[in-house]
Amino acid sequence: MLDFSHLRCFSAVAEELHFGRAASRLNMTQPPLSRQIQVLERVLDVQLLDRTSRSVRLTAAGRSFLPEAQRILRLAETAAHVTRQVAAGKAGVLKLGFTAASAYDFLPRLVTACRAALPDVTLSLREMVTKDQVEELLAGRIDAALVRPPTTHPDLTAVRALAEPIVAAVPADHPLAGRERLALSDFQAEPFIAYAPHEARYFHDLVVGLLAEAGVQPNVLQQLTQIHSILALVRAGLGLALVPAAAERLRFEGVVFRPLVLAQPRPAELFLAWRRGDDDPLIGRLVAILAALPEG
Amino acid sequence: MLDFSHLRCFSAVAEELHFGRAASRLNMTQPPLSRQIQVLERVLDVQLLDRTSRSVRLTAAGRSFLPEAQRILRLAETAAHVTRQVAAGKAGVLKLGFTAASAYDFLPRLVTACRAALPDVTLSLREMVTKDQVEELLAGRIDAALVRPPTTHPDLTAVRALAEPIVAAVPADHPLAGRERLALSDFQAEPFIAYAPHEARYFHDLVVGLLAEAGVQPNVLQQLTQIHSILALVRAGLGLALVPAAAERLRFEGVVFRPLVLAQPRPAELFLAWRRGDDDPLIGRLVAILAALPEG
DNA sequence: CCCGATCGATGCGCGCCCGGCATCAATCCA
DNA sequence: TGGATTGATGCCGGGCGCGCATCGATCGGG
Repeated sequence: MLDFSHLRCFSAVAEELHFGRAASRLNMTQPPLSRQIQVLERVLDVQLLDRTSRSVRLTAAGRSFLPEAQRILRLAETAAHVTRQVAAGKAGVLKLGFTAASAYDFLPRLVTACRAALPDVTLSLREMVTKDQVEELLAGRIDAALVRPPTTHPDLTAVRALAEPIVAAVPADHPLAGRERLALSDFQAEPFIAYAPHEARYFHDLVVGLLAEAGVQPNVLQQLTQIHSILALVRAGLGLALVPAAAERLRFEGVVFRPLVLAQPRPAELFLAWRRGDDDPLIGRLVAILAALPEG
Repeated sequence: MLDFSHLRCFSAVAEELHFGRAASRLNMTQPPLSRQIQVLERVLDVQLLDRTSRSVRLTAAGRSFLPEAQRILRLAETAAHVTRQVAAGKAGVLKLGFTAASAYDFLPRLVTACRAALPDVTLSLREMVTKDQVEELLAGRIDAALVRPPTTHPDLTAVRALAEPIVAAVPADHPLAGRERLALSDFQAEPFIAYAPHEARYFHDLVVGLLAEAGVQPNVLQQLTQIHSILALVRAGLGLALVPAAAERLRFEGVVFRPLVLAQPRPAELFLAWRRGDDDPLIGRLVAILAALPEG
C-alpha cells in the first residue's frame, strides 16, 4: 500500500538523482532508501528510476509521477498547517446571521475587526430576522447569529453585543426638528410611523413599551417592518418615528435625528448567539473580538 | 510524521463516526485504530474527534481536515493509476515534431490513429524543418519527429513512416494537363517551379536527382520553400512542378495533378525518429500504431 | 590493462512499532 | 441498578524498517 515515506524517498532521489545524497537529506542511510524505492516500484508495479551503479535517471513514468508526489506531499503539509490554524480559531469559515438593522453600523465594524484580527477566517453572512436565525442556528446552517432579545433558548448561549440609544426621526421641516433633544411626551398625539408587530416584533414591543410606560399615545398612521421604509415616510412628512441610533448612518436627506431623553439611555439591545457547547474555536475568537470592540 | 495510514484511518472513522465499524472497514480491529487516531492528533497537535464511549463527533478542525484527507487519498490513487498508465504507454504527453508537407495528409492520419488507440495520450505538435527537429530531439525538447532522410544520426533511431509518389502539378489550361500520366522527359525545357536548395533541401535534392538521372533539364524560373507557394505559382501558369502526392490534398483550384512514371514509384520518404535508447513507452506505442497504419 | 574509487544492491541482525487479544471504564437503556 | 455498547489501555508477539558490512558493476587514472 502506498505510503508518504515512499513519496518522500522518491521525491528526494528524483531531485538529487543520487541515492547517497538523497539519503542524507532524508536523515537516513542509503540501503533502506534503496529498499523504499524498490517497494514503491513494486507497489506501483512500475519502474520509476533507471539506475546503474554509476547513474540514476528518471523513466517516463517517474517523470510523470514526480510532480504528483511533490504535490501530494505539499498538500499534506498545507492541510496539516491549515488544520492547526482552524483548531486555533485562526482560519476557517464562520457562518454568521444578522438582522437588517445591525448591518447599518454594528456589523461592518464587527466584520472589519474580524478581518484585521483573523485574516484567514471567512465570514459567511446571511440577513435574517431573529426568529429565523434561531432556527438556522439550531439546525447548524449558521454558526453564530446577531439577534434581538429575548435570547433565552436552552440550547443557545448569547452575550450582549451592543446596547444603543433610541433616537427620534423627524421631518426636517417639522417644528420639533428645531429642538436640541426630545422627550417621549413630545410624541403625544403626533402622527407616528410605527413598527409592524410581527415582522419587526422587537422594535415594535420596545417602542410600544416605552410609550406606554410614559403614558404617551401618538397617532399611529402606519406600521412598517424596514427602518429605511419608515424613514422614507418620515421624510415624506407623514409623521415622526423612533429608530435605533444606528439608523443615522443611513444618512436620509430630509430627516433629522434628535436624541431622546429616556430613563434607560440605551434600550435597544443586540446579542451574539451560538449553539451551547459548540466547540468551534472561531466562536471564542469572535466573542473576544466582540469584547474588544470599541463601543459605538 | 504524517502518514497515509493515518489519513485512511481518520477518513474511515470520520465517515462512520464509529470506531468499530471503521475498523472492520479497514480490515483491522478497533484498538489499533484508536491508537492511529491518537497518533494523528498528536502529530497535528489538534483534536480532530470528540469521542466519549457512546458517541464520536467531528470537531471544527476535524471537519476542515476530512475533505483534505480524502482529497489527498484520492490524489494518491489517481497518481498511482496514471503512473501505471504512463508506464504502459497508455497515457502521458508525447512532443512530436513534423515537417510542413507531412501535415497535408500523413500527420492527420497518424494523430487520428493515436487518438483512437491511446485516448489518454496528448500529442504536442510542433512544425519544424528536419534539421531543427533533429536538434530539438537531441536536446530533449521533442520526443519524436517526422523527418526527411537522411536519418543516420548516431544518437537517433528512425523507421520509415511513409514512402509516397511524386506527382506532376500542371496548370489546368496547360497542354500537358490533358495527358493521363506524365514522364520526366515531358519536363524538358518546360518552365519549372523548383524547391529552394537549403530551406527545402530534401525535395530539392530529390527532384534535382530525378531530373539529372533522366537527363532532363527544365527551365527553372523560381525556387521556393513551401509547397503551397509552389502550387500558387503553378496555378498562375508560371510553370510546372513536381510535388509529393500528399499535396493533392491541398485541393488547389486551377492546378491538376498527374501521376509521374518513375523507376522508383514512391521516392519521397518520411521517417519517424527518436532518441536511441529513449525508454518512453509512448515511442513503442507510436511505432506500433505507425506499423498498423493503412498505406495512404 | 589493471587497480582503486564510487555507488547502488543485498545479506544480516537488532530493535521498535504496529497489530491483535484481553480487559477496563464510561455511558446508556431497560 | 445491571447489562450492553463502545472507546481506551495494558500487554505481548511478529514483522519490518533501520543501520552495518559487504558485494558487484562501472568508470577513470596511471
